[in-house]
Amino acid sequence: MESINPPESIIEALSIDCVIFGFKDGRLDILLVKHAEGISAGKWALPGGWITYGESVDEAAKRLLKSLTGISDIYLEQLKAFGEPNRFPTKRVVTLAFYALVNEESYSLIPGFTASDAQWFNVHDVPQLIYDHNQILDFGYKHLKHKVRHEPIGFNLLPAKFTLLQLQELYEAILETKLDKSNFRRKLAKMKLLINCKEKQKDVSHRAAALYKFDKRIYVTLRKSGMVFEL
Amino acid sequence: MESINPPESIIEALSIDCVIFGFKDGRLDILLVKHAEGISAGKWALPGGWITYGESVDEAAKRLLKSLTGISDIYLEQLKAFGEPNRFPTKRVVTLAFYALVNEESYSLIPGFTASDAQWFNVHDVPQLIYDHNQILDFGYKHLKHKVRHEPIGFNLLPAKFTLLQLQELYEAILETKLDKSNFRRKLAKMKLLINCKEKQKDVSHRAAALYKFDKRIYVTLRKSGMVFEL
DNA sequence: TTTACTTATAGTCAAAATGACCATATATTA
DNA sequence: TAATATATGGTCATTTTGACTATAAGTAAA
Repeated sequence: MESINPPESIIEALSIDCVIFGFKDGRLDILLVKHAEGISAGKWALPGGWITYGESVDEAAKRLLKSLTGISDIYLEQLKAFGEPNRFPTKRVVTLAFYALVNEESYSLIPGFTASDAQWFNVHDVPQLIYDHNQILDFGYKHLKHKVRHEPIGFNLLPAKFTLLQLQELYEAILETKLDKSNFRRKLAKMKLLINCKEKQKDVSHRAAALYKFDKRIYVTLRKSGMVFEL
Repeated sequence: MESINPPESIIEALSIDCVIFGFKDGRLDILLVKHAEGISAGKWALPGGWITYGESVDEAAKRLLKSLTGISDIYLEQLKAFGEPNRFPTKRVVTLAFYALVNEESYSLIPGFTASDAQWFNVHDVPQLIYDHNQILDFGYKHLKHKVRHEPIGFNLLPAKFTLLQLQELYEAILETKLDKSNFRRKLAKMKLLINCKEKQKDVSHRAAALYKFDKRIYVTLRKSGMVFEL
């Protein structure tokens, strides 16, 4: 979120905006905040803010995310800079877009002090946002769709322990497609990326599925020996 | 290249640096410029400069590339922002790294007025660069290695018409690996991405190979019908 | 003018991976 | 006990891959 009068200590004209994806009940969501002040008060926007003088770009993104939504310690990556001359109304502002993947259920949203609200929206049902934020969001979603097929980042959207069906539904939601259950399992099994937790799902009204976890260290090891993640 | 005293009209503290890859004689190269003025005079750097107030980030990258090296109309894409607080000596500067792919033989390098020299270097034999430019270069090379396998961008490094062996050597240079000639051809043939120009290579001291060209429109069409580039 | 050398291009074949299925198991709820 | 929902495992024809082999078409050297 970009307030109108940035404090003294920041690099003017350079902001950060975060496209934060969450996943719940088979739906891919996006986190938005409602501005509490300034000319865009009352409008929805991507969470964001200004980079201060003494912090790195990535540190700034982490700090802003934490202060605006209460979310910390998540998968966060730079997306790209958006810098059309007139994208911001009162002056020239270039924004660095980040994108983040979080397990929606692990966090209760805490709107920061310049935001009156923070809320998850279905990625296919997003309101009009301020400035070029809809464009940034679209770019982020396209990026996710592509990247999720070539790198094992999807796991960041799930709880630490998940079932194979949850994983499949995640991919189906992101890629907007249907996958064959049996073939999906076979492929994942062959990759040897998942650890069987030797635990069963609980409180479900059907046969309980085995829980798996993704260990990044395994992936790093497999990568070094030539493994390529493709789905 | 970042001169020390930026002109009035720019967004201070936001620069652009370009990682420009070229390909020639089976070698992957990188374009560097030698600074002519300022405290980094005489040192090699990535071509770059300042974003001015009225232009978009991508326009700025194009303009800088043209003015520093004479290169225009090429594959150019944003890489990421580098923004460690102390990466630049005299003040806080965040730089937007771009990366570009050009056919080395199509351009004669024209050093811009703040550069005393512009020169191609083998990507594995790069001198020490100013600031964090070596780090930016490494990031760019890793990015290229990954992206070239999942999107047909490699063609930008070749002339418009090329042989299958040239294409294979390009991939071998980027990925630092050997590929089986026959299997490589079979794979490319199956993708239907290449148009046979019905022409033969000239001035070679062996059997001349057929020339092919890559037509981006074909790729766009195939993509829409579900084709995925994987190599 | 024959032979060596270089690269082009085509083909073989077993192994592995894929896509479209089918079958059975294990749990809950009516 | 039956209906149901999901889990899990398996079949099989087809496609793709990886590792090779074979032949063709040129140039250059003997």
